[in-house]
Formats: sequence, structure tokens, C-alpha cells
Amino acid sequence: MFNEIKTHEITVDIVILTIRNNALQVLLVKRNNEPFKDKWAIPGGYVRMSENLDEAAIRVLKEKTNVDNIYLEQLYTFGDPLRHPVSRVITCAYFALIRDEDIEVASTPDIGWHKVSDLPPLAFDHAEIIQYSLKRTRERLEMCPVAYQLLNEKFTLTEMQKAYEIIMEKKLDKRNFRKKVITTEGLRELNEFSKSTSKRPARLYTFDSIKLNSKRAHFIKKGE
Amino acid sequence: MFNEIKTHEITVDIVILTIRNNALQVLLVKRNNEPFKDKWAIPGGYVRMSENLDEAAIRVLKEKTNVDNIYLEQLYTFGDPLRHPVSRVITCAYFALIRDEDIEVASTPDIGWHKVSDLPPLAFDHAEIIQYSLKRTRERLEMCPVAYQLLNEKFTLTEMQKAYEIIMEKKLDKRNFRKKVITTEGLRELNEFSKSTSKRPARLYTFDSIKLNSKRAHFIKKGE
DNA sequence: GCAAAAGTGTTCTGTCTACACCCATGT
DNA sequence: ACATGGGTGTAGACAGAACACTTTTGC
Repeated sequence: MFNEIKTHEITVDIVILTIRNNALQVLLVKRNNEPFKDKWAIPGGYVRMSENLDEAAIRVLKEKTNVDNIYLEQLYTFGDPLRHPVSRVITCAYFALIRDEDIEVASTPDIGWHKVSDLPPLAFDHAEIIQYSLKRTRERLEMCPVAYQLLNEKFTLTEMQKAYEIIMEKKLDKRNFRKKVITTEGLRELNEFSKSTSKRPARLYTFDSIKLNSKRAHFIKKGE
Repeated sequence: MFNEIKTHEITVDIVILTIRNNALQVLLVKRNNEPFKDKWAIPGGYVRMSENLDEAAIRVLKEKTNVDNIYLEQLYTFGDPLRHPVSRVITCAYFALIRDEDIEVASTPDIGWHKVSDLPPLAFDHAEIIQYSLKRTRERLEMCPVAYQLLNEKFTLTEMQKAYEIIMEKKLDKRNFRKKVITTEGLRELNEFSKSTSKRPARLYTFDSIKLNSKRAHFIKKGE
């Protein structure tokens, strides 16, 4: 119909969230090309002709973090004609929740974690994308226990509560939290206890059956 | 980075829903070009260089229905490399809820309403897109009264309940429904009553303050 | 006067909230 | 023995579900 249209470009950009140092952090890369050279941006890349959007997101994620078994969900597609100052780039944004311990981020000065509460100036509309991903993450957390995605495989309930509190930005009642979470499908109580780094050892739990309530949540398994 | 990528095309496709004849119906157009010539499809079109995705969706909607003041929300972006058998077309799907009475659909055999419960064979992945829009519509309905978007400006509570029942595909309790709905922000009781086409006249209500809970709901006003 | 849809309250049940003390361990 | 985080129960408020009869009108 409109052949002029073929000059659109389409990318995926991924908001990669984790909890580090008791704060929700997002992985940013420093751009080494114009536009926005030397500004921070969320990782992204062009969608290749042979891959679908999920695959593109998985690829970008793997390139940046070497992680490929995580919670990944399409967030929203941003297509303002002026979002990219040079060409017309429409981006399909994803967000991912990953375990701090799983990540192998190349430690160069051009890639790093930033607290979502204290972000540097960002390229494009990436600030808006990150804000929207936080909103979505909170929505998800209210309806299903995706927070375990941010925890180690075996975790204590206190660790899980901390993760909720960090993401929700509010204190939760310990007894109510535990009452609710132990009724969650998939949570399994282990007969193991935390190596008491501090005082009384805490019982460890794990998640086995992965049952996400979200409609378009993609649980990316290895090899997919 | 990957200049090969520039041959992506990007479209918007819109699931336009309304209630007609006590059924949830979707607007379909018959394709007159290959691929999928003579198959039904949801309305769509290429995104122009000068417009953002919402604007493209609004334009397509206006072209097909002459409606431009409705509930419109981005649904999901579908980008399977094989979803279009010829070229690589990524589509950003929207869904819209419109009032039957507002619509001016050209009445040609190539455009028409179809019950979502009885759809003809559809082009591309449009069946999947429609199914997903129904899921989303039900989610929205559970958290905010978007159903009034499908009703006339003045409506009875019974009409609204019918709309809910049609979309949710289940019967609701009249008293509980009314109890809940009258507490809704924005609902206003009028001192008017339905012209008693049948028996006892029913009080009319209207919505004035539009307060949508959804995160990315776009209320498209005239002239936007 | 009767058929048909409008309108209206109460009870029960389950869920969310608020809240304070004892327990197990390391030092 | 004490400091630290782990672990537990109950009462009140609130929201959702079940449920049946009276009212108003057209015919």
C-alpha cells in the first residue's frame, strides 16, 4: 500500500531488572554511537528477519547477560516518530526479571547496574520505558509470585518479603505476608535451613511448578 | 547495525468490538489482495512515517468506522517471521470498544460484523489476535467499567449488566451487580427513564468522569 | 388482572489488615 | 546471657456471593 513505509526500523529494547544491594536495579549500557553517544540506554538491538520478537529479546538478553532461562514479557511498543532523532525506529520493549547470581555481565565501564531510584540521563525514551516496566512489574507482583525470579533457587521467606518490599516500595506485615505466600501454588518448603550467617537459621523454600497468571508472560527455557 | 533489517514492514491492526444483537461482535474486512485474498481480516494498515502508533490506529479506525472518540488500547505486538506468508510484517495490534449507535460502517459486502463466537476463517494470525483481545477486554472489565463504552450515552443498569454478561460469558446476580456498579466513580443517575418499550420504565444512567484504571488505556478524543 | 422487567437487603463466608510475643542460634 | 532475626495466631473490617419478593407499567 504505502511503500514509503519500508524505511521503518524495528528494534527490541529490554528492561532487565534485578535486586542487588537491597535495591531494584536496571542494566544499562553506555552508547558508543550517535545519537545519544555516551548516554546510558537499556540494551536493545534490531530484530533480525529470521527471528520473532521474543527470540530477538532473548538474543539481546543473552548477549548482554548470558542468561537464558528467565522471566521475560513483552511490555509495550513505542513508536513515536520523534523518539529517535535521526531515523524512524519503532521499538518493542520487553522486561526481564533475573537473579543476581545468574548474571555474567561483562564488567566494562560501558555496561552496568543502576538503581531505578537514581538513574542517569537516558537515551531516547528509555526513561519512560523503564518507568512503565516498573509499573508492570508491580502489577505482576500483586497477582503472582514472580518475585522468586529475582531470588536464588532456594530462598527464605524473609528474602522474598524483602524483594516485595523493595519493588513495591512499602513495608509489609511479616505474618500476613507469610500467610499469603505459603498458600501459593508452586512454593515448596524444604527441609533445609539457611547457613546461619547471622542468628537463627531460616527455613528455605523453592518454587517448582511455574504457574504464571499473566496472560503474555513468557517463561524462556534454555534452548527455546 | 544490521541494515538488512530495513525490509521489515510495520502495520497496526485493530480489533473493533461492539455489542450488536445481544452478542459481542468484531468488525472484519474482506481482503481483496493476496495474500489471503477473499479471507476476512481485522482492519489494519501500514504505519506512516509521520504518525505514531496510536495515531495510526486512530486513523485506521476512523477510515473504517468514522468513529474517533472511543476506547482504544494497544494490545500486543505480533512479529512472527511467518505470520505474513510473503514479506516480514510486524503488526502492533490495538483493540477498540465502540458503541453500536456511533458507527457508520460502509455497508458493502466486504466489511461487516461477525460474532466472536462464530468467526469465519481469518487471514494471518488474526484469530489469535482476536482471542487475545477478548482476554484483555475481560480483564479490563473486571477492573473498570469500560463496558459503558459499548452502551449508548444513556443506559439502564440492566443494559449494562447484559453487556457484562455477554462479554464475560456468564450470568451475574442483579442485586450484587447493581450494588457494585452504583459505587463506581463517574456513574451518574439521571432523572430520566427509558421509554417503556416494554413494561416498567427503567432509570437511565450516564458516565461523565472518565477514569480508567488501565495503565495504557487511551481515550481518544475528537481532534487528537 | 396478568405478564414482564425494575428495583431492593440481609446473611454468610472468605480475605485482608492490624497487631506482639516467644524461639533458636551465634557470639 | 543477650542480641538478632525467625517464626507464629487472633480479632475486626470489608468485599463478594447467595438468595426472593414487591413495584410499575403495557396490554
